[in-house]
Amino acid sequence: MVKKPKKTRQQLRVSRTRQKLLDAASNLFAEKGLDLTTIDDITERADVGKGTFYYHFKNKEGLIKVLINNVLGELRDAINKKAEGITDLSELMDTLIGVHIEFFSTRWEDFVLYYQGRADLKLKEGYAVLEGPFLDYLETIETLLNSLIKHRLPKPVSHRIACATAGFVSGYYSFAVITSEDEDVDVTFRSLRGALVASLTRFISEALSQN
Amino acid sequence: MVKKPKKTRQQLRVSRTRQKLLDAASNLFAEKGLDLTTIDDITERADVGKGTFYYHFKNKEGLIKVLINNVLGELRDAINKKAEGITDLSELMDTLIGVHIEFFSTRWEDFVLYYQGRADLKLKEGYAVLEGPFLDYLETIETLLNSLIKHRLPKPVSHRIACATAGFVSGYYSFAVITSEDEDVDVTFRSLRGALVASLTRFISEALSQN
DNA sequence: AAAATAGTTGACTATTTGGTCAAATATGAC
DNA sequence: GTCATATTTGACCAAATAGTCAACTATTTT
Repeated sequence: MVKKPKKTRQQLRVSRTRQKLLDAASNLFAEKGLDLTTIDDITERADVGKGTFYYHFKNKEGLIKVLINNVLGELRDAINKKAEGITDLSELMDTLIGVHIEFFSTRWEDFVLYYQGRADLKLKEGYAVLEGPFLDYLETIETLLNSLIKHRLPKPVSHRIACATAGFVSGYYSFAVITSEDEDVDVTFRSLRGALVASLTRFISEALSQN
Repeated sequence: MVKKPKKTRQQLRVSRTRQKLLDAASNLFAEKGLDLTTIDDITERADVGKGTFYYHFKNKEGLIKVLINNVLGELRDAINKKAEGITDLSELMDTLIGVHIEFFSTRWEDFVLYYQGRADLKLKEGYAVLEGPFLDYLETIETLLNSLIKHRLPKPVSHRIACATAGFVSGYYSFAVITSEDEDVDVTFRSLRGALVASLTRFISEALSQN
């Protein structure tokens, strides 16, 4: 959590208003999705005038950009922090998966944003603003992988491994939640985690031997 | 492909019109997403009057229901066909994954629909009509699993395995496509497939031994 | 070919939505 | 306190949208 203590009263007020808008939007996105949430929805729930929204953000996409950057930024930080000093490939994969689970297990809205953001990436006319943060996030994983592999992996391969890691975690997590209680997901995940790690590690080894 | 040869001229005309609407919608959904596609968009691309849409479907959700039922129905059929007669667990997992890849590799629009539909399932106010078909689809996978396991798996466990299978496939597939060319995805997937199968098989074995 | 039926059309209405802006309010500087 | 500046407000506008419907066309029935 990054909390800069604002000095003046005005700065406090403005950052409170801004945060109210971000929180309201985040909740609404988890309820109705990015597209079906309107500016009016957001300002009404945040309990501010409509004009205020446009004082703080250019439009809905601008607000989404801020949210996605916050979430993926925090996720990147969490990954880097937990992965520091790891030298074993298996351990790294396990850590990566663990961080994702921990991170999202208490932040449902953020997971929805993450998942919906990814869904959007596949559209020809999606929110253009999402692509950058997601690529940065994938690059974080790539960098970690490369840092502990002697023979540098070809760029496309490390890219794919990063994709696979992120994709598997969210893929399973997302499907699981529609069929079981939230707390249950974590338990299930633990028993699958070892298998996942083995699978990804094997994939990387094969990729290495092929190059 | 289910093609019932319609008799009369009128029946031909009406099914052609209906198909034009379904195709137009399917393409638009892949371009702009379910939510941002309007009825006007659909009728314009299908080159039919607006009233025609409402003659064939109750509203957008009605059309989505038809599309999702078609896709998941075909996918279920493909799964059942390919999995027939398989008695080995590993082989079943490999087949399941293979069917998904084959199925979606030539049908980009359908994959977007599948993926977006899943994304929607996580919303509190999504398209209610999606849940049924997706649960049926998961149940198909569950049934196959149970049919070749001696000691019946507890319901929640087989549910999770079905989720994991579907989630992993789409999770990886979806993330991969934003970073590489379409054809490339299949190649990458092949090299990951063995690892995936091993991972899921191991997960099932562990689940069995725990119960 | 006349009548009945099935299917199609696009102008129309009511509503919703994104975005603007002049006025109002709160805050900080003096 | 007074003034300048920063923030907030909600009425307002133009555009977009879902859904309706009476008129129209194609097809089948008689």
